[in-house]
Amino acid sequence: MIDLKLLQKDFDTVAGALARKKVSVELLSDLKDKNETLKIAKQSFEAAQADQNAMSKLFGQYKREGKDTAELKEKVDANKEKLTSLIDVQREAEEALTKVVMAIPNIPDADVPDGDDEDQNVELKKVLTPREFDFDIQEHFELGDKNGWIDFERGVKLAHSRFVVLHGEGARLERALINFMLDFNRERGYHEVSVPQLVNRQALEGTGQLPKFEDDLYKMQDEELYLIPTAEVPLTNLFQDEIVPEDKLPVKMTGYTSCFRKEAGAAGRDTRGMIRQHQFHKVELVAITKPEQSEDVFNDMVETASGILSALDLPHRIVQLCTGDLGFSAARTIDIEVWLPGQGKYREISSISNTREFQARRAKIRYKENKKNMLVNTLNGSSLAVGRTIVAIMENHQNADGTITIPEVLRPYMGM
RNA sequence: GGACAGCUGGCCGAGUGGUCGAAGGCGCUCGCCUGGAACGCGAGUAUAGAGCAAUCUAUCUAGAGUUCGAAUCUCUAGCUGUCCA
Repeated sequence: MIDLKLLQKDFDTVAGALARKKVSVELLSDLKDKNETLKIAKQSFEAAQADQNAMSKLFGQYKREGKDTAELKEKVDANKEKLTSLIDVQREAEEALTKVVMAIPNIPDADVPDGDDEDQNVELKKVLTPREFDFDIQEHFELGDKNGWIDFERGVKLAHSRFVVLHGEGARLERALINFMLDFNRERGYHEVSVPQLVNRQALEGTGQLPKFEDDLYKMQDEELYLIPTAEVPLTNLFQDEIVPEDKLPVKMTGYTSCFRKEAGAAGRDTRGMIRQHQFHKVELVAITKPEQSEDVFNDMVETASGILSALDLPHRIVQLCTGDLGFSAARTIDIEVWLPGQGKYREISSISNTREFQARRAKIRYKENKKNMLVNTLNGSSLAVGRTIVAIMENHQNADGTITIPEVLRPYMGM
């Protein structure tokens, strides 16, 4: 959530910054009006409530003194009616404001490059050089088929399209990767956490998936519970509505979960293979920091994710997202894209974001500094998407005979 | 699954429907005492929001209700304990 006080105080700055995210000035000025309306509504309600409280107190005093309360009762009843209408006005103003403000994206950092879409993202650096193949390379789905690792048909049979089944060494590779990644992160100071994979509405609002992106979430039929689209949601919301002791910051966490996405806007994209699945596995990094710590932790998260790819001997590049490609909650995002020889392209395998105070304000995550409550910064990043890592390993480490060489670091995890 | 009991500030714990944001204790902070400490003594010590401020509003697990007025009464949910299946 953007800072309404700042909007009130310095409208032009906020409007200017959000123009880069294509948020119209009209919408923001409407929001400002709504905020003022709510403020006034609150003030009149609170004044009436104060009257009510005072009269009630007096009422008690009259009773004790044995005075007649009939006249006072009339006044108090009249005020009560006023009170109920005022609370309605306030509630309406509140709803109107919430509806608008919850759908406004975060303000990008000043140094985030302008751009309309991913084509204007900026490559920061490449790590490792893609290998030269002296044979005809295959895409992962061909290799998956040949090695009996990936079973697309039965994924469809069990659920529907964009679901797969892994077999044998393929399944073990998945498990090995999860363990390897968690250990890697833990050794770099990230506390391992295991969290629920169903969460309530409040959690999703806290991190910004709701109310705007309901269409991309799987929802339970009988309960107000959703399958998580990323572990960022439960991990970040662990601290929802809490004041984190200052000396605990930064909190650095890692966790493995399945992730579930309807991929509503992705019809027709990556239909072949297991690049884009409705259910996929991901090891996540989440950090809660003081504002002045978040830059360092952000960089550490990028290095951690990149370090995993290097350890797996997978060429990749680090890309800074432009304003147009930035997610709803992010102030800045760096994507890590892994080289897929089969596609001849770099493809996203990790996305690391600093949301600054955006999620903290929504989820009410604070810390105390000099007896004042301050909003934390929240950060999240994948380290990594497991399915895409399997794809990358298969394609990059394939051999002429169609077999796949398992990276050295994974072998102990595979019992090899 | 059923029955009962409970849920109060950082923690423990008291609380007859009005004078209760809440006694008392512990802890913590500051001061006195001391060569320094312990002990002792004194003062302070919840959170959020609005306001320049005085102050006001809300919060005793959560939500709804009764009432002029709810920590206290009613209902619903959650959690914790104990007992029974």
